[in-house]
Amino acid sequence: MPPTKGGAVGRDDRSVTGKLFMLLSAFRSGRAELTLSEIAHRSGLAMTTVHRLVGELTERGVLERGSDRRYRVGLALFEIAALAPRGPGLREVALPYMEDLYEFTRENVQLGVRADDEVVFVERLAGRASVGVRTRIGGRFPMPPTGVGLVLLAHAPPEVRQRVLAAPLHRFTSRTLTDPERVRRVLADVRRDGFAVSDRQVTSDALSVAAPVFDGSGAVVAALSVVLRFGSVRPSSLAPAVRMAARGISRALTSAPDSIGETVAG
Amino acid sequence: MPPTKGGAVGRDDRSVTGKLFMLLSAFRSGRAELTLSEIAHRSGLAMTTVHRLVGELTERGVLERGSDRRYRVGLALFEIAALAPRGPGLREVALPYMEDLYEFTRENVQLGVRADDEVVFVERLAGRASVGVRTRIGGRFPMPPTGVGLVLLAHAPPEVRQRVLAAPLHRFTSRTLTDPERVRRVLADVRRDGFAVSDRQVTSDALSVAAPVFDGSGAVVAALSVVLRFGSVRPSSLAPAVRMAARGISRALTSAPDSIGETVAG
DNA sequence: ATTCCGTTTCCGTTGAACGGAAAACCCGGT
DNA sequence: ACCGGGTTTTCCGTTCAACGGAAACGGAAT
Repeated sequence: MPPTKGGAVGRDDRSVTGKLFMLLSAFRSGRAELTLSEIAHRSGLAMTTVHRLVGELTERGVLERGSDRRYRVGLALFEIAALAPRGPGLREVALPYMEDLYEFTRENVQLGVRADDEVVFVERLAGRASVGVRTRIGGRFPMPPTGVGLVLLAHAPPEVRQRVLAAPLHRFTSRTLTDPERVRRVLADVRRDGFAVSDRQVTSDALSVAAPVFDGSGAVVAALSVVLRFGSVRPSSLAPAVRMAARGISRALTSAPDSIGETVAG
Repeated sequence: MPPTKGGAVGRDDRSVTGKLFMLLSAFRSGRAELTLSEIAHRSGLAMTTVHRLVGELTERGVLERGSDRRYRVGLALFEIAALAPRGPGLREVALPYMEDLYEFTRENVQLGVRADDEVVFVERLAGRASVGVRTRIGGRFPMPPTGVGLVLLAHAPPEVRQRVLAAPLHRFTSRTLTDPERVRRVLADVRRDGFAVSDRQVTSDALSVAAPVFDGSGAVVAALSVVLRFGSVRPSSLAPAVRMAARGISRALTSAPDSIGETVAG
């Protein structure tokens, strides 16, 4: 079997597993509460099929039905997902260090891992005073324009870097790097310096400083970043703090029971 | 159909949905990383069936396979679960207030909701100095002995209270209340006072102070608590702070877009 | 070399899943 | 109150995905 094409939903809608996945994925884009027919429409499944599956999922608490009779993702899914080593598992050991960093900087502190060719944000601490960010926990984002993404991409397997840089790079602001060669040079710097800076590449008022998190085997399994308003401080002055916090997480991971390490490629 | 029996897994293992649910639930008890045959054994499904389903789930990222070839819960599940209004959704709006409470007390701050007849913990902030707790994010716990549980139970529908108090109450410590009538009186106090105190009922060195979180319609949708070492402070002196933080969350919920409210029964 | 345990492939059988059709329901409009 | 659009739910005959026993495969330990 060829490796799954990065992030794309398989067109295999024949198996029930596939259908369930499509069904649940309907909640990804847009609103968190959907009617039955909205689910059917977004998932591309037949009404009766959705009706049946949704009924069963609701019985099990994977979906819940509110007083408005709309469906939403239920707690049962949350309970199972809480066991994901690269999700909540990672978050668990990282949180104290993220708090330290947060209290030191009073800015958004983010933790992300790589999934396919994108970043998935696993945790974010944000005070009321922090600059607004476009990211959401559990949400995906392209790697090149973000701080965590740059770190993850810099340490990703070559074929991932290849794919990402071969695809057109989405421009978010006038400063977003869209030339693969420029990005490649930035990635080399990231590897050399041990941290990454993304300067107003996602929004024109924010920039982030990120550092790699290693597991016991020395592989980069996550990245930690601070997002701050442009102009508030010199980015590189924050690098030591971010690196130190990331190092703390790495150390904690080394002694953690469950491996967080890289997934074996498809 | 009668309301789903509290927390029990449906005996309906005929549908694929049910099998998938059982399969994933195998990760609940014990280790986070399982071999194929462990999954088969714990889920009670046939090897070949598990093999097929696990293969498909892995392709989709719902499960991941580590370098040790063991399976673990993957990020795809985390991504979808992140959309649960009563899980991460609730957490999102609650976090700033929880942080305030944490900085004020420097102790474990917990947020929980009711699922069936138990508490599910949705978030926990714990500093390195905080007293150890038996709870885990995404984990379940009986309601009566915990602070958040008492609050949730006190404001739960009568039939839930009935069921919970009819069942034998698990004794954790010598101080755990096991007499339904005593608990009933405590619950009345909780409703009257607007907060609950659980004094060394789970572990003999910790106690917790909890307060209810309301949604826009005035229903109790969650509970917030602080867990502290016994003897460090007088419990009731913390009540105002906990109540205030809970009130802050309630206010924020009222203006939140997605309803967190109670699930429609059955 | 042999055993043991976990994993994977093969394949004939069968019932769960499917989805069209139609009924029931829910609301807002008139 | 009645109608009309949308949504939800039930019904049921067809079919193909799911199933699982059996057997082959892999690799680590003895």
